Amino acid sequence: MTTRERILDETLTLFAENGYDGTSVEQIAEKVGIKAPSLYNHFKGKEDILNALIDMAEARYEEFFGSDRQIGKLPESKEEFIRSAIQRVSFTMHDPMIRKMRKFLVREQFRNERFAEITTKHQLDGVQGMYASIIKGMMRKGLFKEDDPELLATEVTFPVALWISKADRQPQCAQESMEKIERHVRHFCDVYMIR
Amino acid sequence: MTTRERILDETLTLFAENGYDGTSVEQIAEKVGIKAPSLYNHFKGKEDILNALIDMAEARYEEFFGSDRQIGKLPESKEEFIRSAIQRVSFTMHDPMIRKMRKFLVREQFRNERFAEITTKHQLDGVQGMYASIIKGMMRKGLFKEDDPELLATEVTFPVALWISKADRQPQCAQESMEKIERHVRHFCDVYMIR
DNA sequence: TTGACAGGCTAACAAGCATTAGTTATAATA
DNA sequence: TATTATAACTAATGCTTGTTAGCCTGTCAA
Repeated sequence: MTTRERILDETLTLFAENGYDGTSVEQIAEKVGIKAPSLYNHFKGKEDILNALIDMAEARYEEFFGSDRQIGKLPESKEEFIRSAIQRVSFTMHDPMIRKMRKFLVREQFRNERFAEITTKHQLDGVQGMYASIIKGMMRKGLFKEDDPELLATEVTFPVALWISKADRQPQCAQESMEKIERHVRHFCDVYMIR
Repeated sequence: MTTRERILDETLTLFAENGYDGTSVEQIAEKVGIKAPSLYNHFKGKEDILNALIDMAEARYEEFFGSDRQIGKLPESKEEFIRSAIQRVSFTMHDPMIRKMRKFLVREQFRNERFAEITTKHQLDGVQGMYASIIKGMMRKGLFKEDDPELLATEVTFPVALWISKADRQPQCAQESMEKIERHVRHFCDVYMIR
């Protein structure tokens, strides 16, 4: 791991925890194990680090949800759909890197239009588009009732996103959120899947 | 409007726009039309203003969603339910005071446990509890199919909350969000209401 | 061996910050 | 009328911040 990468990593942690304005370059340097002025060998300034991070966030989005989405194979039953969904949620909710990214984006979403856009992609569009594909595929196989896949995708993913954001700010609710999410997904399947 | 109230008002605007750490006492004073040290005749310090604001947010929550909720009279048909819901959403989305409060809370939600709690109440629990009551009442009247009112309330309110948060950070999407919300609410009624 | 350069360091600075002390003027109260 | 309280002001302080200048050391190519 290069110094530049370590700077980005530690900065993400700090920005997620205290925000951009609540973090000093000195704090960043200390976490990396160097002195503040040495940062300027790798970045033009504090804002340059911020921009590198938002570039990272955008790249990460493209990687996960870009052109041909990483759907894997389509679930072939209700139980399989539920299992894969829950597993995805659990991963997203607990993975440290993704968590930091989420908190970072939520904190800085109002900074400018680019931040706003990428936050929306991460929080709404990404998973929504992914589940629209999945549901459309499963409709073709006769597993879902005929309906608008885009709409159904929002119905299932948006409440999940909101529970995750709650768990982000109140970690003691994480388990409770997971249970609510599971109930929600089951209910969704009961209503919209066949049989 | 007393000076104290004007300070709180202008500070909320600034905190919503630039966050606590991104706002200086001098900026606040200038907006109010006084010099920075004069603020200290009304508050002990910057953090004291912040705490007064979060007190306001809590009071506002109690007022709107406290003990006996302000439901008004129950809708007596599908169209009435939709109309009242849309009207409520439109108001919440565009009212300047409520908007500022929302942005302020979203920005500062990670500051400490109290902020986190109040943010959850504003964003999730408030409307969810309100709609749970409404739906329960309408179930009793035979307007909704038998189901768990709490669960249905989340199904209808959570996606709305997420679209509103999108409109907050990307105001150019406000109208599009409203349309999505209306479609969502109609779909919800089609699925869960009788007839 | 020499030269260049990458990447760390110390010292320093100018600007911005929240806050305090002390002063003054206005308005209410005795 | 005299007194007191309120709420504005100016001046100043001490701290933190992001950033720059200049120096030193190790590594590698010429």
